[in-house]
Amino acid sequence: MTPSARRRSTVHDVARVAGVSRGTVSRVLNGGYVSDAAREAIEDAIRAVGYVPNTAARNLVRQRTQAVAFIVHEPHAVFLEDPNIGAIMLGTNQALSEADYQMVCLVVDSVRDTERVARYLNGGFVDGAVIVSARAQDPITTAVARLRLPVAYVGHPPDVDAAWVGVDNRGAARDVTTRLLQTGRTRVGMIAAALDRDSGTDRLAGFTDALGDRFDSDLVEEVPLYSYADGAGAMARLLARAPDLDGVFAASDAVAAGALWALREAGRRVPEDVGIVGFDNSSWATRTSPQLSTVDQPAEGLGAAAAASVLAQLQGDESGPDGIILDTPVVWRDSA
Amino acid sequence: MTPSARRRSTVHDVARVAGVSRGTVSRVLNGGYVSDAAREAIEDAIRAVGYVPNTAARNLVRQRTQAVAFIVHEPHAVFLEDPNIGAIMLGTNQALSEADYQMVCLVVDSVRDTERVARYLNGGFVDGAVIVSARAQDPITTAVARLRLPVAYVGHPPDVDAAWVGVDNRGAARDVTTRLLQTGRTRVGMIAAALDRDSGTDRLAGFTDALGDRFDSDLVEEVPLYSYADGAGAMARLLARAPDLDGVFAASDAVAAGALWALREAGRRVPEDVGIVGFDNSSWATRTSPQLSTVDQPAEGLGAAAAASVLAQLQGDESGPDGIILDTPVVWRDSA
DNA sequence: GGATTTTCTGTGAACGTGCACACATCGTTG
DNA sequence: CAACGATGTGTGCACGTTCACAGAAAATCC
Repeated sequence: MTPSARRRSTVHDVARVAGVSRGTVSRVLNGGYVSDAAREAIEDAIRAVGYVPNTAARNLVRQRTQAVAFIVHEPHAVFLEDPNIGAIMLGTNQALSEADYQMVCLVVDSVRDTERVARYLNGGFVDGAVIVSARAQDPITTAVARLRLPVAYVGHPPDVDAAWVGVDNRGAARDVTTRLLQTGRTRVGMIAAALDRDSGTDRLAGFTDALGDRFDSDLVEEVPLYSYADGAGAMARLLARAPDLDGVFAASDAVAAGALWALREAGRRVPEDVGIVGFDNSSWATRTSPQLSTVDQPAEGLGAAAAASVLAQLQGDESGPDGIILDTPVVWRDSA
Repeated sequence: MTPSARRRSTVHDVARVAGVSRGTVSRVLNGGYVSDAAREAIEDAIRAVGYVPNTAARNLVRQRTQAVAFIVHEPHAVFLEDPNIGAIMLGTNQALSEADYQMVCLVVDSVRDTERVARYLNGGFVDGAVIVSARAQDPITTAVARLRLPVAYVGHPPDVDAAWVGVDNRGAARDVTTRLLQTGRTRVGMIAAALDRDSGTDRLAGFTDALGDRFDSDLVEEVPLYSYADGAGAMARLLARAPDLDGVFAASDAVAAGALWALREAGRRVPEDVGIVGFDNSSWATRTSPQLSTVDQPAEGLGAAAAASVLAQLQGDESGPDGIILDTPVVWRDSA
């Protein structure tokens, strides 16, 4: 009953107890010819000594870890607010899980983190990576490229050529804006956000497409983040500048929720006075009143597709397409 | 210019190029006596061959990984909705980052995940773990205990004795309910949630404490999750059962936000007709109108404290207290 | 009944690193 | 000048596993 067991037990211990050699123990674990008698003795011995394989040693010789990194590189506030990231992560986790891979999520929140994560990737802890919202000149991107680590980006790829999955932000933005116009709105504005990223610029471009020659730059307000607070502030400024506004396309549901609050503060009724549409179909969309009309961005699907791409590369399948675009149906609810 | 480099370069390559032995290369990396000439030659060689230490090999011999797991075990919906988890995670990440440890987040979303994560921990990928919302009979808890892995739980500890950090849920619930009563409310109810967990039961106990002999079990509605949807449903049922209700303590801000929606649907004004308080002081609290009075749960602080505890254990410091309780000031806003 | 295949097992060599040890060279000291 | 400490370097072993190989025993075939 002495619970000593200072040292972890190894294959050697199992072999000694079972009265066989290391090789045979390895074979019962990894497959190969082994007699029933030996197998039974070894399985008993494994239980007896409480043996668990040391994965570091296994990885060292196998040159793979059965783990894939999920790297998220977002400013503090967005990470906490944006339910999309969590959904993408769960999608990735589930897809990897089914292939018996371990997802390892790494958060980059400072320059220090960036360098440490790059080191981590270099260190051979993972076989591949799914990267959300990468920056182009990132040490992480560099490390990934140099190591030729199988990778899939969620969102537009940076300069390096690599697999990626995304949605047609521009087309979806055009569609949803068009439907807003078709309901009779004549003064339609936009709250554009995150213009330092392709998703931000593409959504703005889609809005511009839809308006055509009716486009009025006075009706566009730009903010840095896909956040509730930025949405609320932008809406207030937009109303001050264009009181006759009767429609708004918000670059994300969080932004739309903030805008909704600002509209109510200003005494406007939604959708009677002003129609508003969002983007993402995140949990925000059904939590506001009225509920948001929005673009359904299949966040979990994005995560799963990225994982599938990495897994395919790990299988040595180079044939897959570089870019995968998922569908984004418009969900029509009450806000417009 | 041939970008071949099929194989990763090792210390041997560096040593060969620099014209020294492996040992000397190891010394310039890990410290020790080495001449200026040799150091310079080796540093040049490292750059020339693009050498990066193989961490798996290093871990194998050093028996540590400089990484700590952050394990989150939550049902799908809560994970996406609850900003607390993200905040705890960022707190942990920051504290570990400062000590040059890599945080590795593992998500448990299915039984399959549970077993794989237990294997991962067994495999020696990490030196310790911070665990959020563990279940008592969990294979993960078992694995952690058997491995004697340095660990800190966020929230009440399970049966095993181990370090943990948390808040005084009962005391805070009592405080916030008391202040609700002091503003003249006479029919105060509660939406209790997550009674399968200590945080859930403790908050209910605090509420009961505060009411004393004024407690009326008709005014308590129980729901499974700390979620917006559960809050909205519970509020509707509570109103149907007790139309004269004039105060509500919701077990979390998300629940309170849902309840707020249901109150508005029912035509009640907040705080005039009904006062409501939440718990967490998460981003929900400032996003509703009116903004929520609530208990400030220092989520990032919890994550940081848990990380600090694990780091202390890694330093061999066994003296730290088993349980750490952080302060939870009441934040008074407009909803009550 | 010998040749061949199938089944089973043990041994040695990796994987890439860190560390203890031995050894060599210097300058200093008594 | 012998003895010593400080500085610099190379070699062997260990970490715990997998895998290739060789060889033994059993089963199958012509």
